[in-house]
Amino acid sequence: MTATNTREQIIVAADVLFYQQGFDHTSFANIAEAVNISRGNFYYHFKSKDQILSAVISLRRSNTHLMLKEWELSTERPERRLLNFIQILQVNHDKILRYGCPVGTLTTELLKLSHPASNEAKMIFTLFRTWLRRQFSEMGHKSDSDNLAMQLLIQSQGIATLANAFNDAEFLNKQVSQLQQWLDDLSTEMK
Amino acid sequence: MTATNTREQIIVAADVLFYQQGFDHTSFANIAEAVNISRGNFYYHFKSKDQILSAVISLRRSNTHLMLKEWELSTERPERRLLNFIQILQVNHDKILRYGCPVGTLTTELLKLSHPASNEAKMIFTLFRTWLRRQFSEMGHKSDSDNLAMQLLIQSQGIATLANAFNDAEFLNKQVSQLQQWLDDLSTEMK
DNA sequence: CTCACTCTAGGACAAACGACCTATTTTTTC
DNA sequence: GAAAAAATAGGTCGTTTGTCCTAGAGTGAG
Repeated sequence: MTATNTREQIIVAADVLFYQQGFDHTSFANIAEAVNISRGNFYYHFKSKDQILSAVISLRRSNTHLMLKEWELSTERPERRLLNFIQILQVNHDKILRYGCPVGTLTTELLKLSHPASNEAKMIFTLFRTWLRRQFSEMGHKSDSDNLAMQLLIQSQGIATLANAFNDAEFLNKQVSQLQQWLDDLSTEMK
Repeated sequence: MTATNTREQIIVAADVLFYQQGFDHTSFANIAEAVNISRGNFYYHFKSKDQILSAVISLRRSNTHLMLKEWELSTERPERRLLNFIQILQVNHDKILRYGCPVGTLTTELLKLSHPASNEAKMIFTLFRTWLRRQFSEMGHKSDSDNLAMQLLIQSQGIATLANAFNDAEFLNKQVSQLQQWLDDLSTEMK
């Protein structure tokens, strides 16, 4: 097991734990236990907890970037691409019910902690926002593209928060359907 | 300064700090400093941190209950009552930009902490849900009343989360207007 | 084999945490 | 005004936190 591997293992484990338990409530001991290394070994790879957070956010940003890129290449039709976004809620169904949206919950927590990294976390939202906006633009929307992008973000955030709070699987499924319908109506309007 | 007063001061201070910094990140020292009493004095009024949390949630629940009751008495027209709900986002404009929605952020945090009180916190959502549902029912909606109530909750949660993340006052105002418009359209449809 | 470098283990540290305890002051009650 | 009760202050305990340090195991090059 090489060093790079251990470092990546730490980041991945921290990523999961930050999502499940929150950043502040996750200790070095928690992550060390998950990766099965000694606590002291940490400070060879990361000098501080904030550095791990930075690495986790970087990982999420690049993963998001990659995902959006793949969606971009998957089809020529922007309506189909947007469908991928909505279906995140379905693909990550169980996780969202238990832990909410990873982007929203982390950003909210870091803002409450007045943590400097909140800006980095926010960038994941921006990543989605600009991508969504571009899809709507390609669909023929002009000045209201950004508004539509934000509408989609609002919906997904609200749905994730409430599905999490009420722990209601049926609600989540129903709302995803309604979102898809909304997108469908929007597509036919533009034709 | 009587005992009851101090106890209430503690709850109110904890209420604010839990909202601004989060429950887990707020320590006894923080609250004691805010109320200007000794740390030890705490354990005369509250035996544990969870008890303070319980008291804070109880306070929020009764405050919410009172607010909804007042709205109920303020006017005979349910559309006007619903407007009050939307305008929470405007009345608490600055707070929402800085700290998000107090109901959503606390519930989300407690769920991540696997804290038993998450169910109590969730009840505030339920309070709003049933109240909203009743208003829509009085407007003439039937089986879709609950769905409309949830739509409104979804919107307000999503808007609060994103306004907080992007710290965008203009966005918040714009979304409130759009929500009001949505409600307006809904009202005229029913006539 | 040896030296240098990478990686790991585990202990030590001060600070902060929730929790508890006791002594003292303040307030109430009769 | 004395006795009882309520309220407050401040210290202490064990634990956990993030951080740091040092010793040593593993590994590869010359």
